[in-house]
Amino acid sequence: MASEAYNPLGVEQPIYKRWEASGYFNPDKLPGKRTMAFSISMPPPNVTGELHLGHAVGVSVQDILTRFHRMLGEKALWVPGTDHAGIATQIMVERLLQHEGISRHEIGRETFLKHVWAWKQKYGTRITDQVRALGASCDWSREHFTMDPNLTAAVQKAFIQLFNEGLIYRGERLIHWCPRCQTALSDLEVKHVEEAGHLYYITYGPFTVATTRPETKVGDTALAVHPDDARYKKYVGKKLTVKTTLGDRELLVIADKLVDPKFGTGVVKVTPAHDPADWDMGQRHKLPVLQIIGEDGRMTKAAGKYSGMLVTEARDKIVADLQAMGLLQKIEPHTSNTPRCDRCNTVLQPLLSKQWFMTMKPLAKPAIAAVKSGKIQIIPKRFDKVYFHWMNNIRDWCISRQLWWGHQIPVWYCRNEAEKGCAPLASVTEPKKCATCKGIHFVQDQDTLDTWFSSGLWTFSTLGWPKETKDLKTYHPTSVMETSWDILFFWVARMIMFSLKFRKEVPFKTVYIHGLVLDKHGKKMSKSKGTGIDPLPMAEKYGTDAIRLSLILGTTPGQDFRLSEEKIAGYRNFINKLWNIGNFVERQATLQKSPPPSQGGGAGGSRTSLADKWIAERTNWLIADVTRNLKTNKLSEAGQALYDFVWHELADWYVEIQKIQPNTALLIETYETVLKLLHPFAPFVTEALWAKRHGTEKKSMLMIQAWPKAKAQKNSATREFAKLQNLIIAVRNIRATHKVAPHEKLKLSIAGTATKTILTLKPMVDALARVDVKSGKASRKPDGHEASVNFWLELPKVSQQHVEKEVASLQQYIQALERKLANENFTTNAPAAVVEGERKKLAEAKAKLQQLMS
RNA sequence: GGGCGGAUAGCUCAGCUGGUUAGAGCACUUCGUUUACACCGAAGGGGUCGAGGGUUCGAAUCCUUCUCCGCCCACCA
Repeated sequence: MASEAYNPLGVEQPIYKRWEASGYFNPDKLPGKRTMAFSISMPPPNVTGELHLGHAVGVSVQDILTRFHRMLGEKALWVPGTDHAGIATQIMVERLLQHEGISRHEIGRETFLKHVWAWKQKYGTRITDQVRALGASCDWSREHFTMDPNLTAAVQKAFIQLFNEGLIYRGERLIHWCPRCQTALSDLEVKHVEEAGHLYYITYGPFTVATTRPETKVGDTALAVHPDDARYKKYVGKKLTVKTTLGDRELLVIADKLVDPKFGTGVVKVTPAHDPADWDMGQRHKLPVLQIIGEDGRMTKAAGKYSGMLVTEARDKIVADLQAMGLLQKIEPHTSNTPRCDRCNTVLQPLLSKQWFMTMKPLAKPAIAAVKSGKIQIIPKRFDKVYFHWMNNIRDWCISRQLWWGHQIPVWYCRNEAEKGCAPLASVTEPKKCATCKGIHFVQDQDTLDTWFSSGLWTFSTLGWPKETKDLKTYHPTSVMETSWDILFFWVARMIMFSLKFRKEVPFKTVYIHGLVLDKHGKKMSKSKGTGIDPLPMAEKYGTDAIRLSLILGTTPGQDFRLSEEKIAGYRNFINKLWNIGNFVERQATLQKSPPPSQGGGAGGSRTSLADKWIAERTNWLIADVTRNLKTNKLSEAGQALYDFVWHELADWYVEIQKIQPNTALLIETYETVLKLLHPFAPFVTEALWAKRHGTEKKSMLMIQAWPKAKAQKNSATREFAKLQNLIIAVRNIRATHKVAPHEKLKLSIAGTATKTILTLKPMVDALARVDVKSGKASRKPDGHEASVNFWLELPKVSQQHVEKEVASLQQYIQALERKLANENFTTNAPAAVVEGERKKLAEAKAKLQQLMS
């Protein structure tokens, strides 16, 4: 009777419910005495939409590790949560409202935030449901959201401390400004995109200046040359009057090493308000700053007749004006890096703005040391270099955002600030009295913090900080941080700095970096581009276990990989294989309980054969291998070993042997060990199969079973058994090439040192190779030699006839080819490649014939 | 401009600190329904491990140069 294939639908959800109801996701409720703690902080997914396969990789890795350590008998804690994701979420909600023709400015901050909270409610749940569907065994009783009251308290505490220590300061600087998002951004939120543009050569008094942004010309306050440039030395320090499209203007000529004499003409126009490099020069030479582009991306009043125009419009107009005035010499094509908003892709404007910054160098120093000393280990190691490079060149972090969605900056300004220059105060609530003017009226800073500020506290804020909770003591530093390399700086680096600052300890001991899941074309999956794949439909089709295996097996940490549906289907097949082994085992178990007469007394035969010793050795080896690899975070190799064992040893050999020489007790033992070892990888199917053996009682669930232990052993049976396997394979090979009917039993004679071993398993060899094996040499030379044994097969007459037939047809084929090649017409006129091909065919045919004749 | 990664069977990729005939899955060829499984079984074909040079008894693995892809960082107007 045929068994049904494994159908994950309807199996997975009830199992997840059982796990969750058991309370075992919470380490406090795990049975047994547990001393060692193992903890993972889940990188909180943004509440901006849906989970994609990239998240699924992370969840799979973390779940494998958590389940493994739980079964090892540790207090395994995996803390889940979601991230408010400031700017990303605000954009989504703005777009949503835009469809209804509403702008956030119309409805005001309070109402807008209500909309965002509603969004968060909807998508936050959706995402946690998706995490559940992936089988994540995280402790939902400890779930957090970055804007929960206690996490907000942590943010405020951290900010105020840094503020009071002088590490957070307010400054007017050139920052990246997104005209669409209407906010400042940090350096990391800028993507430099190489774009084709033009290089404009403009007459500037006695000079010619090359620029890519002629529109900033009206904001120029100086001209710069290299100090050693002989061509221009005489002008340095002089004020020149130059003709511009806004009339004559006086510009100072400065000398600065930043100028590359080889680029363009070696003269640079300096626009301190709208170019980072020019800003630095402006600071060095105390140049006036003329802001000619506003926060809305349009030209300001200072831009005279261009005021109100978009930057691109102003560029065209100024170029036209320059041309009309005869000041434009030439335009060359030129590619340069355009800064664009990481979130909305709008072209950014470098802008002078008053923002809050965090001093990073003092925080970076211990963070560098932590990785250098090995207190934090990054997997793969090569990311150390990237980390160090960024940390060593770290710049101050612009942490204020002109957004509504996020943690409002806990800074208060005295009403008299403008008149009396009162210093701002950092406080959760409105301060009682101004330190400078003793005034009592304050207004809170309207800006919010960069979303990564709160994420930076994540490992300890979710465990209760700033309170010294028991969780914090037990589970911090966490064991592993699992993430992808694209947020190494955004997040991982900042967590390390914050944890060392506020906790004086590292936030995690290991950073496990997974690769990005790429689409079919090898491109990064992206939610905003719509190339993200929703794992759920895939999981419904193939099962969550198959998805998880396809994301882990055959991948390497830090290495991006493509995912195809075929790969998922392949692992679905594997899961089904396991399912069917389960069917077989259950059947054998039933037979053992009530052995049918035909089976004699041997149905559950307990005699230990070489095959039994072999599978026991292999299982023991597997336990050791999987355990070692999981402990060293080599998930792919652990999983691969399991895959190979289950399919190619347990199923292909041991299960087949059971049909001849059963040892049901050992079969069950092996099978159950496999279920345990495979459980972290494929939790659903293994739990379902386990339930068939042990019921659905909470206490007997697979997820809390003890991890198998390996014993020290010699692999003697494995080596002996290999001889037998090789013999069987060799015989099958000969049968196949001689086209012996599958059912036809052949006589097999063997001789050699392994003969004895093989004969002890005579019934097995007979059945698996379809032969009648006996010891004894034949007079002719052996048909083959395999691992210390010569063997002779007596091929039946039919197959001899078959060979004769084949020989005859081959001979005809060879004759035909030879005739063709003897034909001069063919060899001279046909393409050389074709002739060559025919020659090759002939050689092959001859070789085959020779093989058959011998 | 600096740095990183990839290049292994037709395709997608494993291959740990150098060690016997370089692996897997899919695809392909032939055969097959016997006490689980056709989401299956058996047997097989297919690779000068990107190219050159070097170290070594021995290199896919270590060193070096080069080529082609991909990525990250960076104030070249």
